[in-house]
Amino acid sequence: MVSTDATTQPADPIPEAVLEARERFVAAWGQMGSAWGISRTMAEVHALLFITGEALCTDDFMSRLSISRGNASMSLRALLEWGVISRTHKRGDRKEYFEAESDVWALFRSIVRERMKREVEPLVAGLYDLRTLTHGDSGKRANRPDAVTAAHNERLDDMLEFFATMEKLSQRFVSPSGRGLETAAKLLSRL
Amino acid sequence: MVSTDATTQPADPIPEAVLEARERFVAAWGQMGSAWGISRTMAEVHALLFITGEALCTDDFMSRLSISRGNASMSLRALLEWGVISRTHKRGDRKEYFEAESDVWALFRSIVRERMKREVEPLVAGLYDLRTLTHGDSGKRANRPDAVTAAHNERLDDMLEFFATMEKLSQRFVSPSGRGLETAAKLLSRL
DNA sequence: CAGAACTTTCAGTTATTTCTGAAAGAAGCA
DNA sequence: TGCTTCTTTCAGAAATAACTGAAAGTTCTG
Repeated sequence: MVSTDATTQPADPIPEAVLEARERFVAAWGQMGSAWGISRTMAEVHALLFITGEALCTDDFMSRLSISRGNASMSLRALLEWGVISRTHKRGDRKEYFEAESDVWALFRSIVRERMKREVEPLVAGLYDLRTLTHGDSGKRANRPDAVTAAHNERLDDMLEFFATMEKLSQRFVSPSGRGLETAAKLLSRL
Repeated sequence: MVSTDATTQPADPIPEAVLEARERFVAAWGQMGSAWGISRTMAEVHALLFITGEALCTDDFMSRLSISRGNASMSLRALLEWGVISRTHKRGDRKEYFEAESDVWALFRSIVRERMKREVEPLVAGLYDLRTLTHGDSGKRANRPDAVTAAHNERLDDMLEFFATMEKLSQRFVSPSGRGLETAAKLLSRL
């Protein structure tokens, strides 16, 4: 390694236009992330790694995004847990480097899979519990089928059916071995 | 109207189990909302309206969710803008009442449509702008096609292609007249 | 094993988002 | 028009989420 600097020194000089474009990509992706419940910084870290296209180390993120070491570390860990980046090493360098998944469809699959697992599954489990509260025989006490309870149950069941379909879809197309999502999407969008 | 009370008094007494279930549904939906970048309260307002199944007025939300009038008003407006609830009136009552879209698939379509419009479209527009920064002839100055720029452009274009497909899909299935989403989803999930 | 290089953790701080409440604005009514 | 009822707005307060930086932890290396 030639560089004794803290941060990665690319061999080639990066054209000004590309640097500018990267910057703006990072900002745009960060904004998108925050609209979807992801911290802006975490999204920016991902964006930088994705658009740069090469492995970067913690110090790169710190200097390029002006964030603290702690923040960089936590954001990177979270991204690893989402499965959208991975660790690498450079020979003769003890630092850890990180690389982004470069296949956009694979990225999308990871995000969907993870969100289903973290947010939808627990919700569905909760709704099932709820169901037992009002489905049992307690709902028809005193021989009355109870219109209020019946209507409540129907709304709940509609919701559950919707999510059941979504979970099936996601397992079918987005799961670990989930091939075919891209194909299916393109077919469908073609009419 | 019999009731002189501030809040709506339902004709039928609501079974204890249903009240409990509603409460928990509201909490679960609120949590889900906040994971997806929607304020918890706004999601709770929607949840309450959806699961209750009848028209409610501002004071109902205030008392049932323990929120201020201002908060109720703003949350309701936001939900109207999302197109997932609508205004109603009760004869002889000057208050405004609100009703939730009760078809879960229509609800889902509204959410997707609105998110595409608010978040994805602006992002895509931004990415197109970015494209002009590095696609022009500036990228191949000095006769060199410039590997860095080319790789950058490829990543950007992959991203754009992905979003283009998504937008087509959403127009196809989720747009105003978007019928067929439910059917398509069920077909696909059935294998 | 001691020290250097690097990473993680977390208590405290800062930034952002969300909420409140009171005042201003409509809209119906007599 | 003036009164009443209801709705909206928004500056400031409160709650929540995100970030920092230094200390503790880990891993490699000689």
